[in-house]
Amino acid sequence: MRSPEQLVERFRSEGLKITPQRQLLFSLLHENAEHPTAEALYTTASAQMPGISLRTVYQTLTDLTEMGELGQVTFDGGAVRFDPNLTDHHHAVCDECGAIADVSIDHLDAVSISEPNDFSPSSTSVVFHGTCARCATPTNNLDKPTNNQTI
Amino acid sequence: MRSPEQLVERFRSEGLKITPQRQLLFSLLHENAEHPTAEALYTTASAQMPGISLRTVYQTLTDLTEMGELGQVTFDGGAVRFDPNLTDHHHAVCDECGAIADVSIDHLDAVSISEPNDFSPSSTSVVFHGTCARCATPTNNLDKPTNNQTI
DNA sequence: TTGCTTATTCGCATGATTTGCAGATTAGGT
DNA sequence: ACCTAATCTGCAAATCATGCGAATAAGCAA
Repeated sequence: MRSPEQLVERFRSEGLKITPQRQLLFSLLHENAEHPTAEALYTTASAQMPGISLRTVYQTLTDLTEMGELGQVTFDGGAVRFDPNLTDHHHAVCDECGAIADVSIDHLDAVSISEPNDFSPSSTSVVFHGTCARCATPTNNLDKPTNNQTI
Repeated sequence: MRSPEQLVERFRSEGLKITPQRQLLFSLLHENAEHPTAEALYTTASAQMPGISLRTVYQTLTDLTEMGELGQVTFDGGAVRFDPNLTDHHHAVCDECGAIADVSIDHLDAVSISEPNDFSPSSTSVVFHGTCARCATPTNNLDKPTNNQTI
């Protein structure tokens, strides 16, 4: 996703309005690597802007997604999560705490479908499940976020 | 998933009852490669057993999943799909018709996470998006199943 | 076969997530 | 300051899934 400033430019140039709600969401999403759900963003946004509507959060997220500024991912049937990282990457889900990390992977091009041989893939996505560094470390598990995010 | 006969054995040995509803679902799921949703199974089951409850379908699917006889997969936030194929495999989703094919892949072991280097994956799942053979072939597109399955 | 016990089925209510709709509000230009 | 279209908001509703209690039926024993 572009920077809030660039998004303001884009919205303006497309005749869309720059509202406080949109600006807040731009900033909350910018370089956000937490893969938040709409609800999570709503909670965060509400802290800074009491009264903002969940509907508006959904609306803005949908708009940004349709503009190609935001990606959507879901894991194991949970709620949709939003991903401002538009670079080519994949995801690692921690089964302990539910955290989702962006990962880049090597040698994906080596992977091929052996069976059947008649499917033409246009994209490949990889999801790792396992344990994140924080949960794997026996120390500093005090402030560890518990499995709130539904994995 | 095991054969209906083997499932009957297992259920019996665990003190569970063999109901007509369960037997029907066993047979509908056996070697079913369509990755049906609960609703889809309910529709099929209803044709053969009018009056069967959607609740029972969900219940049985959940039971089989908890027994490890059935896998669950979801794609792009759609409904949960059930997969009786318990072998190591991955999935290819046709963006045209929504069909989901089981695929086996080569050289998955070559894939590694380059960044970050502190995540310990215990499992890896790959999803291909693209066009299935049927949709790629310009002929015989007459009886092609349209994109009913929400992809 | 009959009856008993307990698992199962069923229908409905409820929860979670997301979208549709319509009226109130506001951004941005005149 | 005013106008108008875009936006926001609250609520209803759609979809998917699960909880719950009453009715039903499977499996066993006599």
